[in-house]
Formats: sequence, C-alpha cells, structure tokens
Amino acid sequence: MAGDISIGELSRRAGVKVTTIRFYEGAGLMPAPPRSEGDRRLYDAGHVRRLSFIRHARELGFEMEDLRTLLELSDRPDGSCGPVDEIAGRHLAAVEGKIAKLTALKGELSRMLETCNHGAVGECRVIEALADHSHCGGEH
Amino acid sequence: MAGDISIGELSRRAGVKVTTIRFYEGAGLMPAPPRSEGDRRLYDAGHVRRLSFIRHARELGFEMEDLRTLLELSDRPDGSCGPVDEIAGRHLAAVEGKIAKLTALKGELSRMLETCNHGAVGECRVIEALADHSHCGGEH
DNA sequence: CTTGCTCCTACAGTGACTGGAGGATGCAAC
DNA sequence: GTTGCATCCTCCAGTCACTGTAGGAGCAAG
Ligand SMILES: [Zn+2]
Ligand SMILES: [Zn+2]
Ligand SMILES: [Zn+2]
Ligand SMILES: [Zn+2]
Repeated sequence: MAGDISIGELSRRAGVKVTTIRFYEGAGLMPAPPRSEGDRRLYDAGHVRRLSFIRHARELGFEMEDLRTLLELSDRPDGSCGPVDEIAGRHLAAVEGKIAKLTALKGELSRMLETCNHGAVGECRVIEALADHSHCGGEH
Repeated sequence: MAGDISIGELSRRAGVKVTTIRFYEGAGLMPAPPRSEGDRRLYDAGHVRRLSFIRHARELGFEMEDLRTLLELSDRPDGSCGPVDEIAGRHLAAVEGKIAKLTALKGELSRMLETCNHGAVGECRVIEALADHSHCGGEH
C-alpha cells in the first residue's frame, strides 16, 4: 500500500519510542499489524491516531488498565460515555489526592530547610526533622 | 540481652513491614544485625531509630540512593550539613515540579469532564480531548 | 504433642517501560 | 556487486521500591 508506515515512522509521528510501541503491542494496547515480506510491521494512519491517543492518555497519567477500557469504549461510539467519564473522574480524584499529599511534603521540606542554620550535621534541622516525625504537624 | 527485639517487634515499633526490613538489609540501608541461636535477627533501640528515620524519609519521597547518603552523613555528626541540605533542596525542587505538572493535569481533566454532555461515546469530550492534544492549552 | 504464630531463605511478580545482544533487512553510494 | 549504515527483528535482563509466595524451621501455650 502507498499509505504504509514503518515502526520508526510511526514512532516519529506519534512521539513514542519504537521499543515502547512493541511493548504496547505485547500488552494489547496496540494491535499486531500486518507484516511485510521481510517481517517488518506495517502501520497506517489509524495506528497513528490510536498511538497518539494512548500517548496523550499516558501523559495525563491514566494507567494502562484504564487505557485498555478507554480504547475499547472509544471503539464503540454508540454506547453511553458514562464509563468513560467515570474513569476520568476517578483519575481526577487521584490526581487531586496526589497534589494534596505533595503539597504537604513541600511544606514539611521547606520548613526543614528554612529553620536549618547550615552548620554541622549534628545540628542540622533536616536530619533532626527526619529523625522525629512529631516535629511535623501531622501533615502526612 | 534484655533489650533485644525481634524483627516483628521492630516492624511494629517503626511501622515498616517485616519483608521490607529484610529488603532494606539486602539493599544496605539497614545493617545485618546479630542473630540468635535459632538464626533469628536481634535488633535494639538504635535499629528502631534508624528504621524510623528511613521510614520518615521514604514517606517524604526521598529515594533510596539519597537515603543511603543521608544515613552516611548523619552517622558523622561533625561534618558540614551542606550536602544534606543540598539533597533536601533538590528533592524540594522535584516535589514542586511534580505539583506543577499534576496541577496542569488536573486542569485538563476538569475541563474535559466539565464540557462533556454525558451522552454517547461518539460525542464524549473526554474521548475527544484525549484524541487531540491541541485542545489542551499546551499545559503539558 | 499439637496448634498456631513467628521467623528463615530464596525467588517471582508488580507497572511501564528501557536498554542491550545478536542477527536480518533495506537502501544508497562507490 | 559489494560495502556500509540505518533500521528492523526477537528475546531477555534491568529499573524502583517494594510485595507476596513457597517451603521449611523455631518457639510458646494449652
Ligand atoms: Zn542542615
Ligand atoms: Zn513527617
Ligand atoms: Zn463523556
Ligand atoms: Zn494534552
């Protein structure tokens, strides 16, 4: 076919490494494409779209398990998008949870560093704070 | 000794699982303790302190490699705490970077979910937004 | 003596890739 | 026609920080 694309070209167009594409195939996220006579994978524009979708979802932090479900759902456009929105909602909640946790960590780390006089290790506030969690305001 | 503690007791006191303690020993974070006649590990209060330190640092997100360095440094209290503060500073910067990234993701996910009309998958804004990154304001 | 808990070693599995070995293919230049 | 290089192939090991399991041994109470 004129539209056939090598794995390297697919890699460039979707911004996903060649080894990762093969990994996705083994994991069932990308289909096993037809092969050339020399046993090379032959992709088309549909594969570029699918892989870009995967890449974007991964960048947004969706796990491969959720991704499998999202891909199945998007293959059947007539169904309700309820499950899609539910997955996205759960993920949003997880992201918010992570932000809250990291913000607490940030506070604790800043406080350690601000109060340290930068002298000997024996008097370092960072070491002291690490040794005794009760110095933290129960933030984590 | 009267002060000897089993690995299970150490686990309870420091809030770290037994298997994880053994893993830390193999990884060089915890020393190989003396053993009883029946080949069981015997710990003392110093081990509880060290393991609590490790646990707290891990909860704050320090990697094991940094932790190894922090433990070495805290064993020599006369040296300058510069390296300690540098590790903590680097880690703080990494945490801040993660927060920034996650906040961008949160914005993108919220926007997807808010604009979706919750109808068919074919018109789901979440699927559309995942398929086309140009809908995102270059946030990630 | 038996029950049930703790402990021992050693190894496989997690998630989401990444990197390398060792070889085959494809294509252009000389 | 052959040389050289990029790209491709499969298979496997490694990453991080654990977690869990199998298969056994130790130990105290009833
Ligand atoms: Zn300091
Ligand atoms: Zn703390
Ligand atoms: Zn929707
Ligand atoms: Zn995007």
